[in-house]
Amino acid sequence: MEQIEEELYGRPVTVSPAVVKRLPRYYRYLRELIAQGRTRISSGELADLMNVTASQIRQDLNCFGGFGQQGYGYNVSYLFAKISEILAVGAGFHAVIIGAGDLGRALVHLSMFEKRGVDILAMFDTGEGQVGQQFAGVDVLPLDSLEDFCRENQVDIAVITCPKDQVKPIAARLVECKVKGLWNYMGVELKYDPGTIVVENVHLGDFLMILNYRIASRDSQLSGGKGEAAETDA
Amino acid sequence: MEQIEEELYGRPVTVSPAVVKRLPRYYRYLRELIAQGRTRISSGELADLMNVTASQIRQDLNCFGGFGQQGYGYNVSYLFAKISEILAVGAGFHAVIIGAGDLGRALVHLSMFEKRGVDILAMFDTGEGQVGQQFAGVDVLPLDSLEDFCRENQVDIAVITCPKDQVKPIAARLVECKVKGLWNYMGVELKYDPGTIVVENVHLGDFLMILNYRIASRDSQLSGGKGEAAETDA
DNA sequence: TAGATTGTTAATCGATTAACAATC
DNA sequence: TAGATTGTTAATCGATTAACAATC
Repeated sequence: MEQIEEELYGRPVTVSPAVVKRLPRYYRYLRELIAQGRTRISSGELADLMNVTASQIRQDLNCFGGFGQQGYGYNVSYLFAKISEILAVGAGFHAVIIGAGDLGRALVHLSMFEKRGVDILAMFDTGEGQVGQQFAGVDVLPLDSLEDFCRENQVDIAVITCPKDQVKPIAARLVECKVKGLWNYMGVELKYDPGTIVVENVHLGDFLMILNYRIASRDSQLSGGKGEAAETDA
Repeated sequence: MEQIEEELYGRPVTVSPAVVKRLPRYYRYLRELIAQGRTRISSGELADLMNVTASQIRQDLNCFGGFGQQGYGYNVSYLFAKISEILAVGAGFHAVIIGAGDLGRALVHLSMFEKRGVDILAMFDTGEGQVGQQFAGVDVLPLDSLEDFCRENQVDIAVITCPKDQVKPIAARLVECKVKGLWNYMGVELKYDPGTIVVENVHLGDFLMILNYRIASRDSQLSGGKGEAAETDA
């Protein structure tokens, strides 16, 4: 049943980036199905729901082993548990947010982190106005204390929302602190060897540009649309 | 020189999604090059800078026509102007933000919109506390007045940051208002026929999951990394 | 058992890279 | 002119889809 080419500590070594990018979407749809009380689903029905092919779903899932049963389909909770495990939802990662400005505060208030099993330990800022305050129950500490804090706490992820010109030096400090992953929002492209630290650069402005582009091309086509799917599941 | 298969009002009809997704990145790098005072660049040098192949750059740009010159390379400002035009930076689109909560406020404060030529006309909210306030110089109006406002103003883009359960009804209202594009942050997957309205769903939580996944696989591999590029340029 | 649906291999499609003739 | 570098075609690679035997 499990015909993975190579495996290391239960994880397949080679999963294509295209598949990895789709995993969170499976996670969301399965969570929703559970909320609706569904216990069983076939690749065909899930495919209809998600606007993809049944083939793709079966291929994707089989990168990680056989989660289904011939003639039956997939058990929704079991599959959800497996996907959650693959996405390390139960790993109990700890995060800090660098920057207690508008963006940092917005992120700390979103339920995103706790829903995905990531615990925000603290926010860091330099500003007089911010340090000492609390947002969504999280303390804002002085940036100076970052190294001490990382020595005393296991920090896995740092979310970077500080001003652009501080991104690179702070990233360097976080690497020193042996943080495992950076989630960078600040338009600068950080690059490190993935062996050292994993970096996820999110450029919100890029999405706006793509939306602009698509509106402009729709306007100019008006209306012989090619009927492309709306979802940009990046 | 311009050997585009099909063209409509100066815009190629078929540009692959893979290419479109890369355009904002070209935009960013070219802007940076201009800031540095560069006037000229070859596909080879730009490729080194951006960690892609020169072939890819030339292929991508040629989807829109020949912007370079043999033996010389590309004129940085000319290329930037062309990319900006393709991405409709000068189109003068007008946007509104639905929801004046943490996320809406964070977005209105980011320089993202004005940098890309998009003008935020107003924010909308239902809350007593928000309506009447101003953020980054933008007024918060009552959600009830949305239809009136859209009748009196050209609204091209609506950024959706309101609570999840209100996303679908509000989206339906925006479609009625003939808004051209929705930029939805709220974890619900909106889907409309692209002829009706263009939708860009951004699921911030998905990025966190992917980061989780990559940290977890790095941890389990420790350390025979496959040397994959860090950038996730969605 | 018969029907359903997976896991998996093979075929197709699209996107990336390499190569090179055109040309500045 | 010679050197450089594009535009563009052809080759390769990867990802998606189709098909079907295995099996619940």
